[in-house]
Amino acid sequence: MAKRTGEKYEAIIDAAVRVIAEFGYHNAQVSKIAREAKVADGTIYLYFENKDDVLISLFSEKMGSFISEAEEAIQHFDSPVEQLHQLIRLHFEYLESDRELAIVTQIELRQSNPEVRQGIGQILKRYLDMIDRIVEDGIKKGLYRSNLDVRMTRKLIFGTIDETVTSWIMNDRKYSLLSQVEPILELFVHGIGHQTREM
Amino acid sequence: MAKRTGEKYEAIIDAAVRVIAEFGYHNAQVSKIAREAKVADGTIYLYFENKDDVLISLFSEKMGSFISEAEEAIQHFDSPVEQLHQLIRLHFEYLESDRELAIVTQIELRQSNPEVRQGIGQILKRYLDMIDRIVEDGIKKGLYRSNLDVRMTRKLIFGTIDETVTSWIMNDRKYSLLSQVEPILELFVHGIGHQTREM
Amino acid sequence: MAKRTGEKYEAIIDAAVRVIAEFGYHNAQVSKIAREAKVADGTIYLYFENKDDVLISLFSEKMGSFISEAEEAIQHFDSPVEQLHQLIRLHFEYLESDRELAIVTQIELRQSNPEVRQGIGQILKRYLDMIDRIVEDGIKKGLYRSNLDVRMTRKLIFGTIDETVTSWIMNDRKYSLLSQVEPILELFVHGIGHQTREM
Amino acid sequence: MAKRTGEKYEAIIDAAVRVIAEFGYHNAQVSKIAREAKVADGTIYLYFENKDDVLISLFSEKMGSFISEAEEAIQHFDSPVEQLHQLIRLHFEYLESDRELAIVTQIELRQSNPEVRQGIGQILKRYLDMIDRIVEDGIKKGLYRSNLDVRMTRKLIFGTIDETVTSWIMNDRKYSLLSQVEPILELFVHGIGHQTREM
DNA sequence: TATGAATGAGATTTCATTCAT
DNA sequence: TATGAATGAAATCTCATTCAT
Repeated sequence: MAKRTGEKYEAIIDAAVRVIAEFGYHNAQVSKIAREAKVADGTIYLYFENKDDVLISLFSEKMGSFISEAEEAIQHFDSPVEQLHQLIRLHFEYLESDRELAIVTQIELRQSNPEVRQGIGQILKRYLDMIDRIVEDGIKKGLYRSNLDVRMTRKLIFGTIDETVTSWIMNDRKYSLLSQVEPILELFVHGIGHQTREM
Repeated sequence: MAKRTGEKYEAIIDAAVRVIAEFGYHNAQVSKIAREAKVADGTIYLYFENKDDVLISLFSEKMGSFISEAEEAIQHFDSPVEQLHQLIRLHFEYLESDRELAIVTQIELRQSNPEVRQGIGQILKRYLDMIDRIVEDGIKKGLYRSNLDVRMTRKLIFGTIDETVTSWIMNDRKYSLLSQVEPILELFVHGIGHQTREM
Repeated sequence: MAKRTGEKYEAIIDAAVRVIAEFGYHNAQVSKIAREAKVADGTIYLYFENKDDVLISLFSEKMGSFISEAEEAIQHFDSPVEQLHQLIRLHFEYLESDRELAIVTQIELRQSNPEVRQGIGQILKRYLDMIDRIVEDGIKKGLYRSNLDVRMTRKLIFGTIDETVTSWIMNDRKYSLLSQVEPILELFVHGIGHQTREM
Repeated sequence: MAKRTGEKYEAIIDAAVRVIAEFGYHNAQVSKIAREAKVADGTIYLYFENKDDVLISLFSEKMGSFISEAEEAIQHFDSPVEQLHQLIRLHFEYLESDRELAIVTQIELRQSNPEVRQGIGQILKRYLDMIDRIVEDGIKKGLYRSNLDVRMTRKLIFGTIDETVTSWIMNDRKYSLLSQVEPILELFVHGIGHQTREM
């Protein structure tokens, strides 16, 4: 029933991002999104199943397409270390270039109900899988430690990236997110310990 | 006006944890919490300002007291590495021993409104400060790398711990959270890179 | 946001009058008014800001329009005595023809909260101003005593009219309100004293 | 059951006057009155049937005793004109000397529910009867016009006095209420018309 | 007499969704 | 396709009153 393409489909999603970023998740009513998108309230239901569908679609369109781009981009690099480097860089670059989207995906949508969160989780799965592949490849190629627990390593990488972006937004983006790429990678690769290899 | 102590105060908070864990944040009505606590709806307002206050108090009582305990406990260890070890262990131990609380603090309360989230944020600040102190101490004592960015390191540690707990709950706690302590610490200290010092 | 016109706007106001007259101010719930107006509860909030707004609008529509009519009508009379006569007559005629409205404006709305009472007060101001103009005009034309205190005279006129209507309602409207027009005017003009001029 | 005398009985009534005058009828909760009276909430119910009873008793004690005094006082005057004069003077004197009481009886208690209003009405009946007697006496003695409608005259007198006091309070008592005695009486006796006898 | 902690009924308002046009 | 007026369920909080102590 819901038509998932077209000018208005995109207009509604973009309007949702703007409205949620400006007013917050709890003040982003359907009618406000409709007004921002310059369509009638009812029109939204011609393109989306319901409000949850708008939010999940928002995440899917914006982050899903970023993930696809990232998947493609890192294939151009052989080294898993470099792949990780590029993944972080692309992630930060993408969110730094669209601050409204960063607010929405990083802060506001986290307040959503279980249905939306589950939808978001499914989309994020592809991102996590990408991390897994990089880690596994790194181990295989001898660049990452052979005794790494892949799942735990994924949590290290994703959790840190996520916390870094959230923190950057919470601090009103006073500094450049991209400036954090090298420090993060350095931490990932070397850890926090001193002369750890010899210990 | 709100009496913040007493048997019923605790009964209401405990009831809130149980109700939110069972029914989810969006289905945890005041009347349901009251029934679970075996008090009248109005009694809740003798002990709390409003519903938000119940939720913030819940977090404050449960996580605040954990943080105090943790602060005390790690003082018994000199080595910042061991302090970090103990902090992670205590954190996992605490949440693994109270699965309902884990669900509420890791998943459900994140859906709350900005007021509650802010209240939670203030309590978490003490936790983040504790991490900062450990890291700074570790650097000073030469156990952590001298060029560590303390703020970024804090994000690594907190982000990874948080992601690990969330992931454990999302996976229906199929494995032991405590079993993750050593792997996490290992990752924190050594990083993911192989023979990184020589690279 | 609130659309202050239309069929339903009037239906809601009329329903409010009926419900308040029948059940009293304290038992006139929004849902009861909505049911009486044959609209959904929420529809009321498409036409009014809130419940207070319904009550103030009720007074404004009913008494405000009466005041406008009265202002217009008395202009057709030159004599301030006749103007006063007509004002009283119109007032009594209006309320006698709509007994429910009389109950609501004279008795029930007086129990309302300060916000509503203030709204009502502002509308009544125009009525009081009209009395003032008649009195001032009467003094100027030598029909009323030159040493009249206009403000006090206004209180005499308004206070007596108001008390008369209230009393009529309280006595279950056993007599005709219009029958009181001449006696009131007579009292206003001549006072209660006998042969006072010669005293 | 309710003990209608004693130190606390009076303390509660006085507290009610103060609380209602300060916070308004709608913010005069039983617990606030109890606190002001320095008794426990429950104690109020040892002296009064319920909250309505407090309010009616308040009016009864304060205005009832005033009415008794007034009844006694005017008996010392033979002339019904002078009796009216004194009644108005006593009324204004009483309320001007106790501004809190004036606010409560004139403004706040009018917002009360039908039960309280009825209780108040019964007490006021004695006041209205007193006016009736003065008017009837005045007619009999030839001081008031013989064709006066007693009931209407009562409304003139009571309505004007009432409106005058209300207006005085609403204007924040910027002028002296007692200064209005002569102007009112003058209006009552002579009316507003000029040379009306000869007209 | 006096206390005050506890009770619990009850009402306004919001907003996602529908459907006649 | 598009509209937008109408729907109606649902939840927080207040406060008069009670009753065990």
